Amino acid sequence: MKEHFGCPIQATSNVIAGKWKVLILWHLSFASSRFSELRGLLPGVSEKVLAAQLRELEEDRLVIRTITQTVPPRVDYRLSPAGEELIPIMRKMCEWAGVHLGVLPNFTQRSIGAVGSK
Amino acid sequence: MKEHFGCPIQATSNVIAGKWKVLILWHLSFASSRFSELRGLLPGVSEKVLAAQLRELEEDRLVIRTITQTVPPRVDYRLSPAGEELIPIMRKMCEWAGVHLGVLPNFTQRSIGAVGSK
DNA sequence: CGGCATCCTATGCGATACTG
DNA sequence: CAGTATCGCATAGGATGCCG
Repeated sequence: MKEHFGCPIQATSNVIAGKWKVLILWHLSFASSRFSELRGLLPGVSEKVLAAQLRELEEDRLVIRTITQTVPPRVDYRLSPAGEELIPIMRKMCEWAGVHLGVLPNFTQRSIGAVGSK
Repeated sequence: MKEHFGCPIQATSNVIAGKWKVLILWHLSFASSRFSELRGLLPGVSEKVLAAQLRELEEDRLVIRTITQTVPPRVDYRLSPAGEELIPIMRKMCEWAGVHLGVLPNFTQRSIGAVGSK
């Protein structure tokens, strides 16, 4: 868990500050995913880092981890209510970047590898 | 300037990700300030780091730096239009933190007393 | 399949000293 | 007053290998 400094804006900024976290949250806003699915959606992430980011998101109560004890094991990640309420804010950030940073919002681009949405 | 990864949400997240940046933006949303005023508003920041954060905010076009060549020199920082449009988003982040992280929003608290959390 | 353990590098940040 | 220059540490993140 990150330090919050007593400032709520920093607190929110910190929980999404990891390199892959907003992408993870964004993908999970369309559909819950397994570990390997997320890895496929995030080209370039290592397993160690992906696991770490997911652990921190879980600690911060943004995502919920569901383990199914089978062989092979199955682990599903999905947004918590808190995580879902973050999505509208991320959408605002997306729009702001489009206007002020020249980075175009791309809601259809489920990222580099598009997957069917629900 | 930070890397944007081609993702607009990350782009926005990155420009406010510095340790002191949201506090700087927050203070400047109330009044433009001189370098020494900001230093006084941010207890614990070193001059080097404050200067660096301000330089990055300037590069990202969130703040505008106005130099008055007098003796002693005077430098004023204020929000750009882009910076001002970020404030409503930061307010949303503030409210979200209050609900989901238990970090209370404090809009009147112009100098935010640091209370570490975890 | 979904992870840890280990090693490594890059860099953000802090402390201090100096300067135009 | 408003910065730079230098040093040093802590940590995030990447590469690789092993495991239940």
